[in-house]
Amino acid sequence: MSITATARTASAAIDAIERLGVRETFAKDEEIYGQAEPVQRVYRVIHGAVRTTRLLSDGRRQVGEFYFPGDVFGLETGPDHRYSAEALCDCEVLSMKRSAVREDVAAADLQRMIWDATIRELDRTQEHVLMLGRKTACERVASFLLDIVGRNGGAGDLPMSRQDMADYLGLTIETVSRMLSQLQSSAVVEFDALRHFRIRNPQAIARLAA
Amino acid sequence: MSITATARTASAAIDAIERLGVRETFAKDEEIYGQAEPVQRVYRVIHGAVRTTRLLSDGRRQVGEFYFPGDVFGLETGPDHRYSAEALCDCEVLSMKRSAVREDVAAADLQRMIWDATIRELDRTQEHVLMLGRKTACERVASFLLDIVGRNGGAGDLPMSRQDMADYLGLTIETVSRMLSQLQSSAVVEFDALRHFRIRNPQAIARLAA
DNA sequence: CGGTCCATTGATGTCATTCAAGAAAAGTGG
DNA sequence: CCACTTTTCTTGAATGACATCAATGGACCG
Repeated sequence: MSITATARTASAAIDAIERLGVRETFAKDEEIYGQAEPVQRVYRVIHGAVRTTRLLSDGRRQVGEFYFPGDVFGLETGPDHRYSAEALCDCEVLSMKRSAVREDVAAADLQRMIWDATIRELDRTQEHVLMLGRKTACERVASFLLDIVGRNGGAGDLPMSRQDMADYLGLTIETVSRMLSQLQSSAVVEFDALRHFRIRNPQAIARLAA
Repeated sequence: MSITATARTASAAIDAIERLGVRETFAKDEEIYGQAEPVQRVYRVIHGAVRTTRLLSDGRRQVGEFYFPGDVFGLETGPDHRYSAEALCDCEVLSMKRSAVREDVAAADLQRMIWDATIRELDRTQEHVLMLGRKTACERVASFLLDIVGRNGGAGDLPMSRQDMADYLGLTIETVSRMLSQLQSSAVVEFDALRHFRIRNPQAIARLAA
């Protein structure tokens, strides 16, 4: 499929989701949907950012994914959600009922969009598995920074806390902090604020991310 | 959707995949498809078992998933495979071209089957993330044994080597071996052969798997 | 029966965690 | 705008879980 055809399909689907969808705003840390709630809606980030998380009974937490403007989330598939979704900062999302997809004339485009988003989700989750299973702390942090920059058009903005990063990377906040300091002191990245960095040595960070 | 409707859809799709598909046999450790090869076919295990793996440049290996009779694999979505698939033991698989799906009269059933299998894959991969990110070695091994039993109708057969288990669980073979010994000595499971066990204390293993 | 491969077990090492303290940033109320 | 509190982040020291290194044991196969 050509790039233009993909773009056309995507924009048609976005038209449909905007026509059928509901805009909602969420305050920082507010729950968008909860673990074990039934799966009913599909969401798209308008602005702000979202995280999905899962808790073990003793409080250990795993962040499944972060979502930025344009990203679709809530695609899980069982009858119930396995992860909950929360606003990372004050944000706005568009959501529509899954059942509405079947009834709409643009259903084909929408279903195509949902399929594409699901595939993308699976790809990213498989990459996440590789990272958690076989990468060192330093490699995980480097991969993460590189991923953020790649998804954000080159900008190094971190809307999430160190705890969120740690729970995404399978590490503790102390280890994340140490690795960030280490990457900075070796001139791979540079932080000009707690949550804003830029890459100083693209080759080095690419090598670390493996 | 009711259980009977699901079963009917599934069997119609299985009919279609059997009509359109090609049976192939693979010897133990033979490659079914390779990392970075284009995604062209969908596969279903007839008998035997399959693993998907991904290699880092320095040889570290991550096993993505194990597939048993009835399971569908090769669902990755990008233009190219991110994981390779290999026969875990001598096995037989059925495969069909993705492009054939569009042309077949039973396409709706088939697409439904592919969708269901993709969702299942995503669920399992998210569970894998949680395990690798936040569970201890002992919990990982316990979760794995429980999963195997659950997928195999209660039988504790391990068609994979300790190395395969380790690369799935993000551990070393020594650690896997130690945890198995530990679970056995605490009477949680019992091995009567290297690759065959049974659960002696279901509550204990469920608690460990968290 | 002997070789090869795979799994287990022990001794030691290392990387990430935990515990603890302090510094920087963000929020709050005057 | 400035004290004050609270939260978040960083850094250091000690501990611990898993990895690595090394040797032995057991299964499979010709």
